[in-house]
Amino acid sequence: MQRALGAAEMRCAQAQERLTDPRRRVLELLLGSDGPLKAYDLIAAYGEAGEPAKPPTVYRALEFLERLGFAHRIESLNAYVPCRLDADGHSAAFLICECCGAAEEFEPDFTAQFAAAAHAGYTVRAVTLEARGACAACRR
Amino acid sequence: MQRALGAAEMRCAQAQERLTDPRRRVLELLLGSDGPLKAYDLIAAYGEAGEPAKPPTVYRALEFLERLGFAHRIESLNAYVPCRLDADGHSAAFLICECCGAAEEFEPDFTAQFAAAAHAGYTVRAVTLEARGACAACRR
DNA sequence: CGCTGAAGCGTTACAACATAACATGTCTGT
DNA sequence: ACAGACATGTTATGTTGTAACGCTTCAGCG
Repeated sequence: MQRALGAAEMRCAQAQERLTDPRRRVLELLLGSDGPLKAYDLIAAYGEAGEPAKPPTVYRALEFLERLGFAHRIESLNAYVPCRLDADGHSAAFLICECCGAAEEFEPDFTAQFAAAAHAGYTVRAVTLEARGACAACRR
Repeated sequence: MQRALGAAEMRCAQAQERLTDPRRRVLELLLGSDGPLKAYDLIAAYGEAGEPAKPPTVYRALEFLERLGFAHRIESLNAYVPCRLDADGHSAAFLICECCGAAEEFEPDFTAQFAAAAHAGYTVRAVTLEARGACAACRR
């Protein structure tokens, strides 16, 4: 996790962006969780001594983290996870377990989708994919 | 649109489900729109004479329509569209224009994703994909 | 150094989205 | 006609997300 924070710091410097306190704090909370976190979970957990953050504080940090690719929003859960992949693109794909709530990021292959998009005349900027099902542990 | 409503009626009968008034009305509104509709758009437009519906009326109808595959929710827009495809699966894929708000459904090819899921031990029940970009008209 | 403009933050208030819970109605089979 | 299941109406409330404003901080520059 220190490593992940350090890497984020680096990438910010490269991008001429700043990993300010609230941004760093929210990323820290995401990295420290073992599952997707809701915005209001982050708001509640924000203060070191238990005081919650104000919503815009967290939403602004999340917007930044998504923009830089440090976090992803999982639309079908209204929740957020830290990016676990190295690749620097703007696409995200998740396997979501409907039983235990785990969400695992994986490297998608959107070749077929890009072809379909091109055929329809669309230019794609970003793709998100959310597959719902059961993880190995829950399937047993 | 009459045809689509008729087809829905048929498929309900086959599935031993009922296309009741609120369900039919919401489907009608979705079919009559030229773009994704928000839940509260539906609520506002529900009454023939302008009176809005109560939220649960519309949300329950939407839940039914999604369950039968007559409509899809577009997570990244918090909006709903009627299903425009014949296929009867539970997967949905959209090309969403960030400029004009159009959302076009297409037939996805999830072979690669299913392979990735299997590799991770996941059993996939349903997949949704939302590609954001610019449509042909807006790209010009 | 001190100014300036841009980006970021804190705060208040509110808007948008969604559901719980319970009472009432309406179909279906017997 | 009755029971049970499913659907709806209604009230209230919970959850998620943003607008708008003023203040602070930081980097660039004369």
